[in-house]
Amino acid sequence: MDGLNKIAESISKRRKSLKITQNDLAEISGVSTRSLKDIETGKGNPTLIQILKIFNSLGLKFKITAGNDDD
Amino acid sequence: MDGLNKIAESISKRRKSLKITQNDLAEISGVSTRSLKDIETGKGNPTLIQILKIFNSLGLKFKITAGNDDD
DNA sequence: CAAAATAGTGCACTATGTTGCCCTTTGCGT
DNA sequence: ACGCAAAGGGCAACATAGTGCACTATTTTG
Repeated sequence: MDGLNKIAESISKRRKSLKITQNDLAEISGVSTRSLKDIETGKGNPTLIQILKIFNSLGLKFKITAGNDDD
Repeated sequence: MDGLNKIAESISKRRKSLKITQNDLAEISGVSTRSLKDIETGKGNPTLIQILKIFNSLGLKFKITAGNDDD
């Protein structure tokens, strides 16, 4: 699973677990439904801000780690 | 710290800890130095693929978590 | 099964991200 | 201080992400 699909799946699963539709999420996040559809199906190459808007709306967080554990 | 700066800083710190220059990283990752400069300074709105290329090159990983712990 | 709701897609257009070129600034080593 | 390497920034051309609309497909509900 590449990073794009990982994110796509996280969003889709989380949205469903919150029992809201793509249209709901679109309104809440400020991302168009059209773009949201592409993102959830792992298509295209969304910008970071789109992803962050959606993550914030869904209460998703991401954590960055290096091979070792600095920082 | 917003998500953009969080990513910017992670990349910059990690690159320096590997003792490589922006030009080095640009060549390795396939992202132009020009874009890399913007990304490391937290400017603009990079695409996910740009970020993933850089993360892969630097050995950075990200993990997504929800408020609760499903999935 | 039929209807309604939700999800996915094609297309055209607009907005903006990506890059190369070139110059300025900063930091480092001698 | 000087010279060089690395980092940062302005700009224009090009590439592509974002969006609305209309439509199809799929899932859910009665």
